Amino acid sequence: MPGEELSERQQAVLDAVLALMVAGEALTMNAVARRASCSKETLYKWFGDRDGLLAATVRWQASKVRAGNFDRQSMDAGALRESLSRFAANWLTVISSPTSIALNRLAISHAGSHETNLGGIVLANGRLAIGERVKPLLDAGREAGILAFDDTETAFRTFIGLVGRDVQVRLLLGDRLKLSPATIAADAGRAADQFITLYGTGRPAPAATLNA
Amino acid sequence: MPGEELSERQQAVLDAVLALMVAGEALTMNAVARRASCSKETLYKWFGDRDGLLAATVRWQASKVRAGNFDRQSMDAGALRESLSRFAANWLTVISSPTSIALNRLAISHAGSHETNLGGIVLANGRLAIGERVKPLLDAGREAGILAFDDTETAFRTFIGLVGRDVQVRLLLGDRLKLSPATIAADAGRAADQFITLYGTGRPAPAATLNA
DNA sequence: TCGCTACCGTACCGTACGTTACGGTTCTCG
DNA sequence: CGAGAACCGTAACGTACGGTACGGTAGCGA
Repeated sequence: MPGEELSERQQAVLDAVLALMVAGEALTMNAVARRASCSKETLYKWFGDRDGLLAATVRWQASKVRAGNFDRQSMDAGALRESLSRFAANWLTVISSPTSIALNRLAISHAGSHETNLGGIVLANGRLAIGERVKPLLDAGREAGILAFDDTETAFRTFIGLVGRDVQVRLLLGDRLKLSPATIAADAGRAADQFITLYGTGRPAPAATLNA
Repeated sequence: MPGEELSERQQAVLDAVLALMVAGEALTMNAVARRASCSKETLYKWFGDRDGLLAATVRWQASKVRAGNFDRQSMDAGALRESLSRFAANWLTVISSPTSIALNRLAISHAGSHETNLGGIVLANGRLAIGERVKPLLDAGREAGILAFDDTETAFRTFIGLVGRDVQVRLLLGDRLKLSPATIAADAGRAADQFITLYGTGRPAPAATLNA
């Protein structure tokens, strides 16, 4: 299963599954076949069974999200804040997207009961993947003397908390939370400032920015 | 439906549903009837249909969680930190409990599709309820000159983020996250210290405490 | 004791859906 | 052009499960 290449047609089928998920419609094999204009026999031939189809869909979406690492450019306080803010805004945009919400709902509803652990895939490609990209940034900040912390993981988790707060859970539970680009940008900047206040070695950001 | 009193027997039935949820077994009407030693006919008579049963279960669990408000005692910096830390530890204990995880998974899997909004009930009794208890504490701290912020809601959400980080989502996705009482106590204290560093008016907590 | 109510246990019904089977069409390759 | 593969559309099968019906029993008031 892993390492398999997906043909264009197969990718189109998985996109159809994603479309169904986002639309909130039931993920039956009939619905997928109809939406993708393919036969059920083909679905079973390509993906084995329903769980295989859903797992392939989750992996397919995960493979599409890969986005830019930070460029280890000049590491001063301003660049650090900018990079943190950009990561935060990017992550907030992702977790508030209908696709991410639908995918996480699916993975959570399968967690525990099913043996095909969609939750593990989502965790590996969401939470862990962003960690692997942010932690080098934090380490670079520490090496540059801008940040001070003992454990990178702990610092990263604090950052995640400041950025996301309870947004993801509320969205998953159906809370009508409006995250406009402006709101996201403001929250990202606030989180970056708060993080630097907690872990920075220089003077903290002005209070006016914090208490907005 | 709301305002109805539950008989002892009915409460026992709902506890049986909770037991099934926590055990990860399927929530079929047959399974509930068997576990609760009652007839399906009775289930339908009492709760209308399956959604009514699940909604009653969520409400029943929510009614059991109500826990102590803070006592507006002497409001100095130490007492504030202690109260914040206690709230944080309490909340972490709740969201990491098997019952809470199972309940949130159920509510999330129903969000969007079903019209019986379990997510709304969970939100109202979880996220919003703790907010209504913590915010007066924050306001008291501000009135006492210990804290400084413009918007209580924003400050509260920062606190929530510092306490929970991504713990809840990871647990919902099936991450094997071990939250021992010692870990919870440490995380609660760290979150309280960080919050006071961000929003306190006095000198920040020593760096050694922050970077643990 | 008679009737009534509430409830248990079980059998039953209808539907939804995962899965399989099959006929028909298009494409590829020799 | 002929054979086979790949695939579409649809029909069919089996089961799981929500919901209903019904017989049997215990308690209770008259």
